[in-house]
Amino acid sequence: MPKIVNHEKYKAEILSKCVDILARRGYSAVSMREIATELEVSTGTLYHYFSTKEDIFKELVKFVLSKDIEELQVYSKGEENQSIEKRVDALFNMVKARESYFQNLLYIICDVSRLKNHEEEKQLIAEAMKEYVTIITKHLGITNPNLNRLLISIILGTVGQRIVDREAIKLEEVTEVVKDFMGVVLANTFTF
Amino acid sequence: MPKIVNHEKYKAEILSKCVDILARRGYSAVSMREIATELEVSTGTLYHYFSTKEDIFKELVKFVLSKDIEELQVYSKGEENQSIEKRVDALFNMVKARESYFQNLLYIICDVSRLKNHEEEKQLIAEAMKEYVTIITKHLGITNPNLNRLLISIILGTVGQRIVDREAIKLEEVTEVVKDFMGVVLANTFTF
Amino acid sequence: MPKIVNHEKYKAEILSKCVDILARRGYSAVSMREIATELEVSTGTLYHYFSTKEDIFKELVKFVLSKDIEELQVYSKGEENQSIEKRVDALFNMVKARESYFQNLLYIICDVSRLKNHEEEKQLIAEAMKEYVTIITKHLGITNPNLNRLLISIILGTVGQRIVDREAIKLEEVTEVVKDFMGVVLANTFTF
Amino acid sequence: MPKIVNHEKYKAEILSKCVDILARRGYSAVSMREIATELEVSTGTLYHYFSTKEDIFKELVKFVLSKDIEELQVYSKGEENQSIEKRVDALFNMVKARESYFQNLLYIICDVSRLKNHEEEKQLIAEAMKEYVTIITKHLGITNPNLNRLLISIILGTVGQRIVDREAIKLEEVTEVVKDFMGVVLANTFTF
DNA sequence: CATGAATGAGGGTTCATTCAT
DNA sequence: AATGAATGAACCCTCATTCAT
Repeated sequence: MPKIVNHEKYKAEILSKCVDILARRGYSAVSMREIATELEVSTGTLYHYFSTKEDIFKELVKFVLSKDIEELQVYSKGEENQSIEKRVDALFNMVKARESYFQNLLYIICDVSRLKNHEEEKQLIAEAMKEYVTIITKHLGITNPNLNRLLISIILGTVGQRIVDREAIKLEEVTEVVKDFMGVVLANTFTF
Repeated sequence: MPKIVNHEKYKAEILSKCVDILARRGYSAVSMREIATELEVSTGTLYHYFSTKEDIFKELVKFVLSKDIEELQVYSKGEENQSIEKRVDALFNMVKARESYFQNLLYIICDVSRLKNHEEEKQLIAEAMKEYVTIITKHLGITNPNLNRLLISIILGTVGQRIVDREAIKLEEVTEVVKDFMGVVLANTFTF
Repeated sequence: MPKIVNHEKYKAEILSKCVDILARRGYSAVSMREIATELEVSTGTLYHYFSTKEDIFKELVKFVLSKDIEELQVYSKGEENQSIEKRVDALFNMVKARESYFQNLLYIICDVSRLKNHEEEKQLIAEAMKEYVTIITKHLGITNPNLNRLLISIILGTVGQRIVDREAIKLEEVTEVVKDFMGVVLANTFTF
Repeated sequence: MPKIVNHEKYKAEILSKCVDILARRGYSAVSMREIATELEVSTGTLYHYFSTKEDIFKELVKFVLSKDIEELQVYSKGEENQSIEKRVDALFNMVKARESYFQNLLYIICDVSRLKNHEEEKQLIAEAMKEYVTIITKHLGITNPNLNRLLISIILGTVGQRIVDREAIKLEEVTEVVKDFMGVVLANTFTF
């Protein structure tokens, strides 16, 4: 009998621990030794679970995206009967609580687009983005996809700006502007 | 001192050629050899003009930001008397024409935030962002900084999404939504 | 002690399965994992029967040499009354049928001579070579050791050439030349 | 201007120094660090001249084979009018003087046949063998290719045996047997 | 007895950087 | 100023081996 380890479970555990370090240090800049040290395992163990560094990253992309969307779906429950302002509030509260996830998403987008043979991962991210649109659509009750895409732009662009300067733009202020904007949207009949 | 002039000029020329390769490949992933090869010079020559790889990147950040803002300032001239729709159009036409610049900006933000001892560069980017706000303010004639920050979010977030999927979101559609929104903004008295 | 019998039996079974892979891939190039995979056991099992990789190889050398000589002795029986031509034929038929064994022998000679602390194995091979001489002596009825050594040279050199080019030299042609030569040897009184 | 180095010449110098170490230690067993240390250069320098370890080996095979044949051709001159005994003597004196070359040849045959994608090198060795036949043919004045192939078998098989046991078989004794044999060959009309 | 998870030294290779020319 | 040869630390990855189960 081997050492009793749930291979898949432990692999998932390693993967989840990799998210932060890979986002923070960057795919190219981080070394396997560095990851191993941070995870308090040997490089050999890392390679026991993942065949290459790229493999870690590719599995990590899948993992992050699926986990994100799961959690987003959870958050969007039980808000159906609220006013649009409340729902925008809830959306941006979620963004605020999960700001690092969205920043990691940006980091991952940059890393993926610089990886060779990354078409599969680009595809995954593209699909995840579509999921985000679906979730926001359901959550806000606004069906215009362009508008929901724009909301994702606002979220990504804002967390992106906040990477370099946390004081420059506040999620609360963005929330207020968006709420006002949504009020206008609902009060008028726009082309969108 | 003609030699120094040539030195500085040639250095700037090298720098400008570095922007694409560094953005495309990433600071950590690209090697000095690769840069030298792409520039058709020797590594020795590279080191004649820049003391380290990090030095190239840091000077490049300054160079890109200053050049961007220069060009942005040029673009914003002669639009003062146009309608808000026209001015939003002009803004997004500029974004469209310079999409790769804004994508590089995102890449640079990611690279900078992963560089050790990057406070100076973060600061530079933060200042550049403020410049962008100023330019947009002047260009659109809208003084609310939150709103202008939001526009930058929209621009960055949109080009970010377009990195992974050019079909997912179109700058033209974003332009339309923003124009509608700006029309409402000017027709009403919002808190912002 | 039936368990010990099984242990030794299984060990011998493993060893016999190792011959091909070790000869084919080479001692240094093959890994314990590779051997284990090919044998459809775990590395742990391999280490249960052999203490080190070198140990496998050393035992394998003994195993191959003893098995070879056993089989050679079997073959040389019942040929005593044949003509010299028939006996040379029989010898080379055996070589032909066991060509891969002789090629493995060459491989093993190369591997052994590159192993550190290989004196014991060199010694074993040297003794096996002497056994070959004895067997050939008995088989052909020619007692000149130099001549029999020469026959071994011919066999080894021929299978060696055939490693790189199976068409370059045929065992049948070698057999004919050797038969003619042996006819002359018996018809004359040479110094050897 | 760069450091003045004749790239090709220095590369050839490195290569020639590699022959012994690679033959002695074996392709798989020797490390680039070990080669570099023995050559008193850095690993970086090794990779400046050769793109991979395999590249060194492949170039080395070409180098050894071409150099061998060059030298063999030199040796075979000026022997045309000698008796067959004298010419066999000269042949085996050459073999004796260059025994390590022939042993290396055996090592290289083993290494090449264990390398993946080694068809080109096998081909080169096969061609070199044919050259050896041609040279021996010219040198001994015996045109039967089977006989000359057999001589190569004798040479290779003898130096092969001598790898494990220098006392087991002496080149002088082999020379005598071959001389007698050649006398027989010339005195009779054999089928070969 | 048998497994395969775990280790970290060492494999081939690339890197930023230095420096003789 | 410009080159590219040279360096050796550090890269990703594999290895023989150990050991808990």
